[in-house]
Amino acid sequence: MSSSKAVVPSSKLGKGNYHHGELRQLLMDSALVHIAAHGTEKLSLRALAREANVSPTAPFRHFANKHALFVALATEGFQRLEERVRVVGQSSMRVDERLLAAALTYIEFADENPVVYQLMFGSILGDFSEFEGLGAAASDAYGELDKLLVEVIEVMQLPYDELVLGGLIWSAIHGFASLRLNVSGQDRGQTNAPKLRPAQALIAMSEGLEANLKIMIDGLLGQSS
Amino acid sequence: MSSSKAVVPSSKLGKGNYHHGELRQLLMDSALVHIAAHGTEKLSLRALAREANVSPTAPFRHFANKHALFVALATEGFQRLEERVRVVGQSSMRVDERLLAAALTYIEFADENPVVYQLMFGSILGDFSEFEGLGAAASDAYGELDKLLVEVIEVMQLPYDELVLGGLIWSAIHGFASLRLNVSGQDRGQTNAPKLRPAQALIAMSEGLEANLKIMIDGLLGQSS
DNA sequence: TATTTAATGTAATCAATGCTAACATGGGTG
DNA sequence: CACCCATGTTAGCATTGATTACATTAAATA
Repeated sequence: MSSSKAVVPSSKLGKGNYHHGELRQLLMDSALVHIAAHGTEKLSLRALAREANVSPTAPFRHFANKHALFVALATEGFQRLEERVRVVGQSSMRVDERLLAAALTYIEFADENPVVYQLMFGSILGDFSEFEGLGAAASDAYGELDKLLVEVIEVMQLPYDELVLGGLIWSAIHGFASLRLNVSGQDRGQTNAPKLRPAQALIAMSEGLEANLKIMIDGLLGQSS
Repeated sequence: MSSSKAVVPSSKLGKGNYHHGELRQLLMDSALVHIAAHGTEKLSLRALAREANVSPTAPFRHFANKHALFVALATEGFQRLEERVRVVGQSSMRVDERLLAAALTYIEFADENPVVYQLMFGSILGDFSEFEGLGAAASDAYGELDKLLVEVIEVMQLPYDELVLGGLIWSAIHGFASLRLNVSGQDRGQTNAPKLRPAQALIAMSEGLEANLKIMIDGLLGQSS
């Protein structure tokens, strides 16, 4: 600990370095950029290695295979989402307000991390149970949302089965987040193609997002306030 | 037209045939099976060719590249979905009943064609505008749903912006379909992992699907009937 | 019927990729 | 100081996506 550079390794990132020191995180960040630009299909570990000035097989020291990189990205995503929802859920607002805030957080997370969100909820990863950390992280994230749903439904004494209603609200929130990503993903590089009305709607809803989410959730909760 | 085999070419599918005759469709069907089993990432055109007893490069006569195969599958999916929703939309029921029926059709389509649905709404395809038929097919399918939404909202004279409400209902339907696929996809090969409550809920909702959809849509429409 | 033509499949070939195995390095720990 | 382990390197293999030039058949046309 003499000269205290601590986390960063002794040498800078110029060429000729043997040890990189932060390769894992750097690969993950780089991967997100590549996926956003060209999709998961065209992502190559070798390209990432090249970009990091590292040997073609170095990434395999950090990820057993290409799939494992996706899994790592999604796992981290679930952890971050869980954390954010948990904070909201533990705040001191009324329970219905907390649910609304959680939904908003959920949508914001998707908006801010489109690639990760698609990995988390797309079909690329396959069966979560094959990857220890992933399943756990996903369960934790869902669990935080579920806690709120249960609490809301209990407090409001709604006539429907709480499992059913919870599933429906979860569906609506996820669907909203997911469709918005889809739709806004279609925008890139497009000049003036005739837009669909529902697509316009979803994009337009970026303003007054919270109010619109409230309409949705209140509707499902039977509160036509 | 002597012996009238019509569509099918003169020879059967045994080995030694030069012309296959139905290769395109056969590749698409085969691709769905492969994707369902091992995901899009591991799908190889060469493997499909092998399975069809055809040269490794034959598939390229039907699909410009691997991506184009996915696009073709999704395009066909949008067309089939559009057709089914259109039929429902043109039936002689009340408009709210038609919307409910359309939603049910939508969910059923996703359940019956999970791989195609993920292609249609996942992030694998990228920007639709790069593929002529795909964008058009998607627009048509969305359009059918949108027609119903507009009609319902108009008839019911709801207080909210019809664009907003349409977007929300569309979100809910898509989210429901999408999450169910996710959740049920996690089941395969899993023995007795502790299931999440929301996941249980979504699976459980396969029974009484229509009733549950009604709860969802009526809620969003402000009819707490 | 004979000939031409477009569609469809084949053969040969290439660069890039995922991945493995054997080896190198060097910082931290006993 | 000697050792070890995480991390990186080098070499190499099989598979894949894709391109190009050629072959064959079905069907259109004359």
